[in-house]
Amino acid sequence: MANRFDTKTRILDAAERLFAERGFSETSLRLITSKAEVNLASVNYHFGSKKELIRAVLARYLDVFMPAASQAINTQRKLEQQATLEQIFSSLVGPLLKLNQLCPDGTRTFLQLLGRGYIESQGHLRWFITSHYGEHLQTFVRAVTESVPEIPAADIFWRLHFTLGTVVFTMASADALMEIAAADFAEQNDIAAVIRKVIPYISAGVAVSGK
Amino acid sequence: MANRFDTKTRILDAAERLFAERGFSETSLRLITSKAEVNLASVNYHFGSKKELIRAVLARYLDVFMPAASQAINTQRKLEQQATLEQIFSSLVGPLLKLNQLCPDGTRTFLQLLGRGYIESQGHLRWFITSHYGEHLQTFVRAVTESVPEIPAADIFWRLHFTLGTVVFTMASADALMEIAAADFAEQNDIAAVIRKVIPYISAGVAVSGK
DNA sequence: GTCTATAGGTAGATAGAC
DNA sequence: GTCTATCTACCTATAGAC
Repeated sequence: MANRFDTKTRILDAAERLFAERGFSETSLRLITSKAEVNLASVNYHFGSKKELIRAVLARYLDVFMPAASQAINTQRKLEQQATLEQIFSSLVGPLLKLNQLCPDGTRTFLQLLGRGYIESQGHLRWFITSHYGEHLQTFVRAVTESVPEIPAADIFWRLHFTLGTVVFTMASADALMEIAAADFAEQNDIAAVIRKVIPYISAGVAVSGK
Repeated sequence: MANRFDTKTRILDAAERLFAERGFSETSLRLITSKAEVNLASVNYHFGSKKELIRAVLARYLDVFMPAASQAINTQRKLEQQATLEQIFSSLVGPLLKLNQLCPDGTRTFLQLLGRGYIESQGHLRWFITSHYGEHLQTFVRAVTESVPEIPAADIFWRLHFTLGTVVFTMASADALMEIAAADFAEQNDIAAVIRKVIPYISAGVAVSGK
């Protein structure tokens, strides 16, 4: 088990799990390296700093998800003359769930990391994401705009940010929420179930008429 | 009314601003006491520990907001036989905006603190909030449940947490969002305007039929 | 109540042997 | 590339003078 993967990968695997569970600032390099069973100094040798390790963890997912997501949206576009909002949001579910092949629990890990990334770290990660994956993000915004042409661009801007907040906060607290739902409502949910619950919510919110 | 130059109040004022901006774990007692221009040791003298300071910061807002919110909901209830979701959410706007009298930017600060409290600190603050203000929360949940009786309780649970995420994230990024809206769409918004935009969004999401 | 001084711990990062 | 050992910085918390 010890040398099953190279050190760099072992660090990434341990770090993403701990970052997703506990957040970035609550996860020390000592904790990461002890879980990964590698030496403390190897993080700085392979990644330079903790900040760059965080970016590397996110990039490993974004590099897979972002192209897959914009491709799924473009495929959707060719099938339907006018895709509904639910169809657009739903077309992201495939690329999201495919992340489970990258890593066990990959979907949940990725979304939690994304949430932490937007909330923690004074916007550094926000900038990293929009600057490195801006083209894919635009594909998405354009598809949404076309699907609800009656909504003014300014309202779409606001509502997509409301949506980002919904998803990001939900994913950051997903573990706690699933636990409460299990205790209070005897519901056994996984991350796919939570995604299925949130899609009607955000679709209705973005499409609602009137101020 | 507490003395503005009282050490305890100075600590609370500095702490809430920094906690809201940077998060709890990213804010050291040294930073708080230097901004408050008080001695480092005074935090432990007045509050015992950092953890209790965090609770005190939140409590100062919750003690004002929670009773005002549940009273507003009960007043609403007497006026309307069956309040709509938009009416229920709108009845919270008054109590929320009144927090600006407590402190400049009180509304935004409170909502940011609430978001941090739910995401950081491994559920300690979540427990604190639900155990100390559970009765007021129940008033709210009950009003929502009655206004959409066709929605199962478990779905209401999920959708109210989606809503919490929407509001909290939006408030956390409110400055950046209002700036972008001004530049890109020539819109001049304040916090009250953002709240008016978010109410239709969350109302539609909570009320949407179907899974 | 407020201060100085410091204890006692943990963080990220690095030098240098191997 | 990997290790040990260590540096520097910062953290929360407290003891004790005033």
